[in-house]
Amino acid sequence: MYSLSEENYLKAIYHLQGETGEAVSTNAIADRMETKASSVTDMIKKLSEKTLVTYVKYQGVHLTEEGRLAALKVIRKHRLWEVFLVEKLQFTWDQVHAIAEQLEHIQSEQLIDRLNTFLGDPKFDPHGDPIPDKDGNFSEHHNKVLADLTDDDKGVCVGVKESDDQFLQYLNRHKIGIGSQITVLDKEEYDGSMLIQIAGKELFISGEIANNIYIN
Amino acid sequence: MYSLSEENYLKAIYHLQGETGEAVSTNAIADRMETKASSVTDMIKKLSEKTLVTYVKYQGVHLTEEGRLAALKVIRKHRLWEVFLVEKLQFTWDQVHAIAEQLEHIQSEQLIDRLNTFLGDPKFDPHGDPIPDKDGNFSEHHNKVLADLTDDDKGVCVGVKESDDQFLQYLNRHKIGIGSQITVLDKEEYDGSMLIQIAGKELFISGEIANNIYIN
DNA sequence: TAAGTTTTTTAGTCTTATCTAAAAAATATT
DNA sequence: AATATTTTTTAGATAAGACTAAAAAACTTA
Repeated sequence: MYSLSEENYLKAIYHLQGETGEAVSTNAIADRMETKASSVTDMIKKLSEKTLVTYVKYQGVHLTEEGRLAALKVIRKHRLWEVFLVEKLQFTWDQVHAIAEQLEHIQSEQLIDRLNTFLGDPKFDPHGDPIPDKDGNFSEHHNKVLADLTDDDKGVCVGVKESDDQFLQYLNRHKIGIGSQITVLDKEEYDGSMLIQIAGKELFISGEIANNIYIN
Repeated sequence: MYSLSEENYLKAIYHLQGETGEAVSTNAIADRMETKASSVTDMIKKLSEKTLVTYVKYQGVHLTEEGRLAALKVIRKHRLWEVFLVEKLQFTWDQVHAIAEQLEHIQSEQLIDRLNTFLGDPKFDPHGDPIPDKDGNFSEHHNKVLADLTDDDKGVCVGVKESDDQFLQYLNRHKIGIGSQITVLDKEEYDGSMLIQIAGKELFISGEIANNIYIN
């Protein structure tokens, strides 16, 4: 199949290109992967020869359908392993990313099929991100965030928009996780900050945080 | 830690050096790893600089204690993952080796600790090979084989000496697995071949096969 | 022990994926 | 529009790990 490095580039490009499929710049890829632009150019040429991306010099890259599906396979593996780590091995949601970054490169269709079955064919990972199925289709992503609620509204946390460790650890400390019931007590319309009720306690959060928590 | 390639060399040397810790030749390593002797020489020098092996030109290598422990860590991971694949994902014992070869290189102490707990701290892998603990200690290996039994003796299969796919698939076809009750009906002393009772049926096996099945 | 064979090492090359430094193209600024 | 700045690409180098071919050392065997 594809090399570890190729898979990582495909994944990065997938995440950067967004819903709309805009062109992804060399520098954007270099930043995300913590590598140099010249390395990115090299790899892009390689991916382009393998018809995983379309590439016009100085104009960035787009994933081809083949490339998109390859990226989704890696993402599927990553998210299934995250479910495994949290549900079966009792890791917390801020601990699983680094390990899943390794596990996502294990090559075996059968392994992933069986892991999927073992986990009960889950639709979302521990951060609430949707898990693509074998063919690269996935349930629609959540779109309502805590910031959309107003005074006295209630919601259940179903995921997070950003999932860097700092943020997840903050949520852990305040007992916010998937399934948590949240009530908005007092929202400050000026900056979106709000006082909420969570796990029996009151907590004041910034608008930025409220915007990163998906709610249903 | 160590690179994937280094880990594979350490594992190969460990398996080749046997109980006694004899010197392992360059060619033996090359054969086992399906690579060229010149590549082995290169890697040996590298491992030697890292004090994982002792090496004298033209005289083969020995693992140092540090190297032995590093090899055992990889073997521990390999065997724990094999247990996972068989017990949790319903793979058969001939299917797990190739996948475990990949999984054994995942780096995370915590992952292995938790996997070990999740699996109930198993002492043997699906082929009956002992699983080293965190510190590299393991239960004594089985030593009685089916070939040691004689007419009317009974035993339970607890492992296999060789575990190549062909052999394991042969055992699968004849419903021989760990825990199988075996009775020797008629042993031919000349070549060690024997007629046995297994899974309610009679089966004739060669002395070579009888010598590869561990019994308790 | 001298010749022949096998094993092991050396020397040099290749591939993958990086990097730095410099050149080229695109974009922004006055 | 000309100049300055940023982005991207090219050119050349490096490191890991493998390879081939040839040299060197170690062993067989007569």
